[in-house]
Amino acid sequence: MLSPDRLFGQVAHKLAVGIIRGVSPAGELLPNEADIRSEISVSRTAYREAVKFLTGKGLVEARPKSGTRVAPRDSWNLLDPDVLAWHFEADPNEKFIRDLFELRLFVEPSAARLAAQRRSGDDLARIEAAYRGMTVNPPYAEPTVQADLAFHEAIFEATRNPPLQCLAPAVCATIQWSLFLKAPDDRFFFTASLVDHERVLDAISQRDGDLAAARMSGLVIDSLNSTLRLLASRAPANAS
Amino acid sequence: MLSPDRLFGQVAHKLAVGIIRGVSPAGELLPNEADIRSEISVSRTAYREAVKFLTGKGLVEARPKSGTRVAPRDSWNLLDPDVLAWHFEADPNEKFIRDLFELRLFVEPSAARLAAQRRSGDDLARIEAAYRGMTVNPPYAEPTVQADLAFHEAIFEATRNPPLQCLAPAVCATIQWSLFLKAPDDRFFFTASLVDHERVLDAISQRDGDLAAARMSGLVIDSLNSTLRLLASRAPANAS
DNA sequence: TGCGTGATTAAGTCATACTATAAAAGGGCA
DNA sequence: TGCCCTTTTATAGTATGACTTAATCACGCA
Repeated sequence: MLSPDRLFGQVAHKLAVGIIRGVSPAGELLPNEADIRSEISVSRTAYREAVKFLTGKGLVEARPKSGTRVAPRDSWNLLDPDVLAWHFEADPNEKFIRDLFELRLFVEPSAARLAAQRRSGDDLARIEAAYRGMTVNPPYAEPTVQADLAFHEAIFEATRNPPLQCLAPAVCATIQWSLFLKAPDDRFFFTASLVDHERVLDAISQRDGDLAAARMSGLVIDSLNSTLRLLASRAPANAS
Repeated sequence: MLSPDRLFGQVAHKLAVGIIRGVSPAGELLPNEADIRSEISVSRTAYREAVKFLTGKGLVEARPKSGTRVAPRDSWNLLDPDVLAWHFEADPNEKFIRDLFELRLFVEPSAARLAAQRRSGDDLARIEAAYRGMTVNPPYAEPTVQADLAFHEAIFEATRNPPLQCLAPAVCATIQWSLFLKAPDDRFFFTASLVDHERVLDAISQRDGDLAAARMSGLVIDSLNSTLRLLASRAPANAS
């Protein structure tokens, strides 16, 4: 992820959150260089490096004379870990969460299938260790969340498919978000989720690809439902 | 994509290709700033902006004193359009193509299903126009390739799921690569592919999600098989 | 032998000057 | 009057040199 201590990183962060929030007008222009710099009083170098960093993620595009523009949203790298983190911070809207869950639902079962077919002993050990990490720590505590993320990430690693593994950050971000929303006293869901995880682990351990995929589907759907329930209880109405 | 004319872009391109080729040692260090700059005689500014650009894509990570390192491969943004393009140029190995096709096989049928369910009239018109573009131009000609890419991209757009749409570049890159490999006289496959596309279009037009998914699966599998055949005929042996 | 401290070195930051480019304004020609 | 070409001008791009910050390593002290 991004080193948060470097100055250019702070500038990039600030700009990015603004862009994602839609402060800088949605599809087009961006306040000019000098103005922004004077606002946050930072050298030109730092500002420009921040812009280049964001350019690399597709958030902005700069052209001489015409200025630095906010790129159209569909050229943003929404699967980039930093971009996802910035979204968390800026714009936690329900549609985005649903979209991410939809993606999970397409990808993660297939990933689990591959993991079941291709896993090494080490892979299995890592997945199992993560699962145990979820059981020995209190529900929704930080180590538990980390173990949950590690569980899913380890499955992606076991697929031995690097491009596919690039989706792991998106999945993890989704999980992190949904866990963050949950009330810490939602014990019922936690237990159910634990069972879901154990069943996936079991299928992968048996090298049963189809079973792993099916169980992972179940896990994702359960997680989606409970997250939607929480969202509904927070901000009622306008359910599509 | 990346403006290729700017100096920092050229530097970034050069560095990236080297990194992907594995010239700069795989997991760790990278020649220091001054050395590289003297080699290609470019100002510090341009070099540093190039590095920041690559940092945004996860290819490198720089820390004071310890130097700028090539990031471990699993933090690379392999789904980024630029990174994919650089891979084409640097390292067209079979494993990577297979991995990308695998990803397509997981994602594109689901995308086709959503597209069938959610498409607007405009969406359908765009997909249909792209299909016609494939029929009226000569096989494997540039306009035909562009139409093919537009076909798949339009389907992703019709899903109305931005994170999912981020996978479109990866799919397009895969297609572009496989079409590039094909001998221009491979008429048989082209006709078959055209039929596959037409069937997908038809299913989406009917709003039949399951059918669209199934037919898209068929399309991807056909494309994969023909691509693997070509790869085998080019560089025999070591098939896993 | 072990640990803290300072020297070393590479990246990070700043300030300033100059260049290149593209968009818009202005002037000349048909 | 209308169009094209040139000039202006604003903005990002590039260059350079000085200075700051922060890891790493080695030295020296306990």
